[in-house]
Amino acid sequence: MLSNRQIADSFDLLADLLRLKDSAGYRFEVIAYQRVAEALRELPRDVRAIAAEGRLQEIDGVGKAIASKITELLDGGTMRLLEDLKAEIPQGVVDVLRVNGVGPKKAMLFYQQRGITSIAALEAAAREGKLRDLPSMGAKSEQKILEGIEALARRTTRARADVALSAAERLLRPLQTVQGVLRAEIAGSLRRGRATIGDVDLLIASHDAAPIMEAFVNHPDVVRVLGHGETKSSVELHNGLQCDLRVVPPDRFGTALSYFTGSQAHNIRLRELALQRGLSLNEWSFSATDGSGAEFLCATEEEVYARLELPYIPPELREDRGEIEAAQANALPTLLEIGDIRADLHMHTTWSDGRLSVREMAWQARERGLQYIVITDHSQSLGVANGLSVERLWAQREEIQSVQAEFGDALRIYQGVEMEIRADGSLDYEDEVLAALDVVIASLHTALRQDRATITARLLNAINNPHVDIIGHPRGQLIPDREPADLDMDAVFAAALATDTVLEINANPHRLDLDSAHARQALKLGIKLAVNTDAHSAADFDVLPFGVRTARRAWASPEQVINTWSRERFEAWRQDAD
DNA sequence: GCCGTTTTCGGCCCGACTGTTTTCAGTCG
Repeated sequence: MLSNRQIADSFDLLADLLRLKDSAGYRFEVIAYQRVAEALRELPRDVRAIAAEGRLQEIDGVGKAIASKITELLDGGTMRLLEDLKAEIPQGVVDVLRVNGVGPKKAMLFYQQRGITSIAALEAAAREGKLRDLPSMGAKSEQKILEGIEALARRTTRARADVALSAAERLLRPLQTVQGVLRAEIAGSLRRGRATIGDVDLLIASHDAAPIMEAFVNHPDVVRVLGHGETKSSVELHNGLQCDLRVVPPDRFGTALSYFTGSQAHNIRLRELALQRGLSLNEWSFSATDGSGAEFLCATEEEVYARLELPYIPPELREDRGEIEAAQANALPTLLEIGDIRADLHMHTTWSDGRLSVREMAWQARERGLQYIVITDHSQSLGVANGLSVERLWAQREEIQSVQAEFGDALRIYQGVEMEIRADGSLDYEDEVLAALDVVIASLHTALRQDRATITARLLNAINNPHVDIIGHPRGQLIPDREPADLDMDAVFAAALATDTVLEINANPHRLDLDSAHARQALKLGIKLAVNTDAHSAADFDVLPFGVRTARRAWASPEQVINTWSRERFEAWRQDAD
């Protein structure tokens, strides 16, 4: 059975093959296929289920033709058009497109003139100087191709958000001290709060770009300069990350930041709105399309949106997933903010695999302004993490009570547990033990590769237990190494809604689970979320912003996230749940 | 291919940088 991702891959391949066949002739089809591939990857529901309901065309960018291609794929595992194109153009030619600087024109040129059908063959040809005599090629282009192939080995998949963030901060720090720098911001998908980052985008306001560009391309983290222009430079870092910098005058910073933050789909929508108003929008300004030469500069993003008669749209929403329409209707959500978070409901101590004692964790929480916390060490069957036997659980309770006495009203400390959902689907403590705890988080840590029916039933069993309050990191993904478990999320959501079970957004950048797309779907259905750090150390408390950004991408308002609630409200909810 | 406060046909965002070119095509974001 094909997954959403596999179907998305098929459409991307289809787009690439059409690009190779005739890059100009099929350009709109290519865009349509790429759009739908992206939509499918972000889809919070199984495309199989949507197809079964006959609602494929409700997916953004899916019309009659693409719906029938999806059906073809689901029914037969293949698609006629794709098979025909694969017979026409060798797969290896598509691989060649992955080399930076090689597009469809060059890939086909190399294929037709030199018979190149793999990256290895391309490398050999470039080394032997067999490409330089081709039209519009030269020795320099050959060299660039070799560098591009070399970079391919360094380039991994997309970077985790925390990795990209620290790279961005390291790059920005010395640039901020260059004479004439007025503002320096991180833009791109990092600013939009995505869980993984393709490349790091930086934007600086200054009247004098040259010295900033110079400092940028000479930064010690840079291993290769990909481009070095007057207003834009691109570099590759030692860890394979690509980073782009643009420098603009301060009075144009708003249009530039908007453009550079994206997403591309959001930008296109903004530009279309501008055209409807007789304006052309680019990173420099709005300009009148009536030939009058009138130009409007924006120093801030608020001015950009205002000219389009829209309220400010927060970066996390800028994906063309309904935010433009919501803005037009003045119906943007009031998004969760970091300051709304009053509690952390998931953390570990030295009782299991945490680094700090209950007392030390409590201090850390208080220092960060939290009003209440739940200590949730691992349960007995998770031996590798020193999970708690029932006996130790009660011993821990005494310690929590004594620490609670020290803190008084300054911080309320609840005793919870992160309970294993065992491989056979059973829970790790008897019901009477669970009933005695303040909060029960149930999580999957083992046997994550079970088939869909088995692992879904396992999770449903936990959700349906009346003592289980929260499901921790529901899908079990690890970024970038481990795919989510094969869960029937429709069924998980239905059960969570029916039992008032909260789903976690685990804020650790290795997890960010639920992801924003599923979290949004959960919220739409009326399910509540908790944004937790799962802290195992003092430093782990600092992952909270990643979780908050993920929640914002899910359009979460503070009301929908239970750890924004007052202690009284939280306690009332907890007692209802028992 | 999709899609609709201009529309069911005829549009579909916009610019920077590079290399190989004497004015631009290809690639990228």
